[in-house]
Amino acid sequence: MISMKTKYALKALGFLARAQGKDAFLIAEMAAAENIPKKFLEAILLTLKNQGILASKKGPGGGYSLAVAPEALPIGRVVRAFEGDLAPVPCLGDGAPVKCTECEDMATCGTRLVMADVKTAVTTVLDGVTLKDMLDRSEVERQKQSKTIDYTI
Amino acid sequence: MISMKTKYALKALGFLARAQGKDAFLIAEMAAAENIPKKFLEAILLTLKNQGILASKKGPGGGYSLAVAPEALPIGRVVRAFEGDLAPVPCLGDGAPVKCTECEDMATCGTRLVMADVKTAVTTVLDGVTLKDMLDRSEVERQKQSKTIDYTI
DNA sequence: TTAAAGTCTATAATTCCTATAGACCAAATG
DNA sequence: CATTTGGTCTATAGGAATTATAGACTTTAA
Repeated sequence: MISMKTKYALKALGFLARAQGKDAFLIAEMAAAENIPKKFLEAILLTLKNQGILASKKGPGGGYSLAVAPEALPIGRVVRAFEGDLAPVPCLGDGAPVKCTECEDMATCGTRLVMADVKTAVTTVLDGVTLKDMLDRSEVERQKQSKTIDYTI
Repeated sequence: MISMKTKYALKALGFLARAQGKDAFLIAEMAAAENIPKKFLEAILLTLKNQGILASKKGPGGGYSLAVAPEALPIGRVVRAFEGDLAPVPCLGDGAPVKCTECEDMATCGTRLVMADVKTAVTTVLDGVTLKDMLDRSEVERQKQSKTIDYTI
């Protein structure tokens, strides 16, 4: 299960990507628009900024904006900002592999071998979809939905 | 990240699959052999039994045994026993879909669309590998390792 | 210089995970 | 049929992570 932080982050990024008019948006605006607890969103946006995904400007007229174009931002990058490397087991982490406490031999561990495939599968999906792709797919579903409604009225 | 329960479960199942001689093994035996806290393992084995993966016999000479052949037991079934359906978001659960609290429209939610692909990717891997497959792969790695050692000595 | 707006630290409330204790129940065997 | 072996169930404790809030601090534009 992904965390609230990740889900809120994706909502907030979607908001920014869709509203490409203004150059910066207030935390309060985004919180209100997407129904996210303001103080919680604050921390989330800060993380996204530290990851280089968002840019911010302080002071009057300031706010947050995308630092990366929606078509250049893989969803995997956003998810990793909050869920860490997408390792199902510690020994499959991206940096120096951390042996599980209960594991005798990392190299031959069956669980590890299988979970390595899981990790590959997950990252392949998440790194293959950009923020723009996600919004487009959402839009397609919305079209389908309204079309269905047109027919049924 | 998968839980200790899942990892311990896979270790215990591997132990039973490898030791196909006796008909039943004691919790205490398995706990000792695989270095798992006995009381904790107790709860794990009970879950596996309730899932129909293990069978048990009480009383003297009793113990646990596999209720499913290793080649007929997908790892996904074991993981699901402890991690639940492998839904990255509640709205992708196997039963009646539970709408996320923060979600406005499930049908068009971009996060949900992407996570559906993730779920498919994960389940495809986990349901495509049996306990036997896992042990075989582990054995292959062990062979590789000993071969390497032979050369270096 | 003052008000706007992001940044940082601390902390509360809740939930989940890991693990242990102990009472209880079922079955085999003499 | 009683005793002993061994699985079953309930409760619970400790700790870590998650979700969220409060408030002080810093930067910057006008």
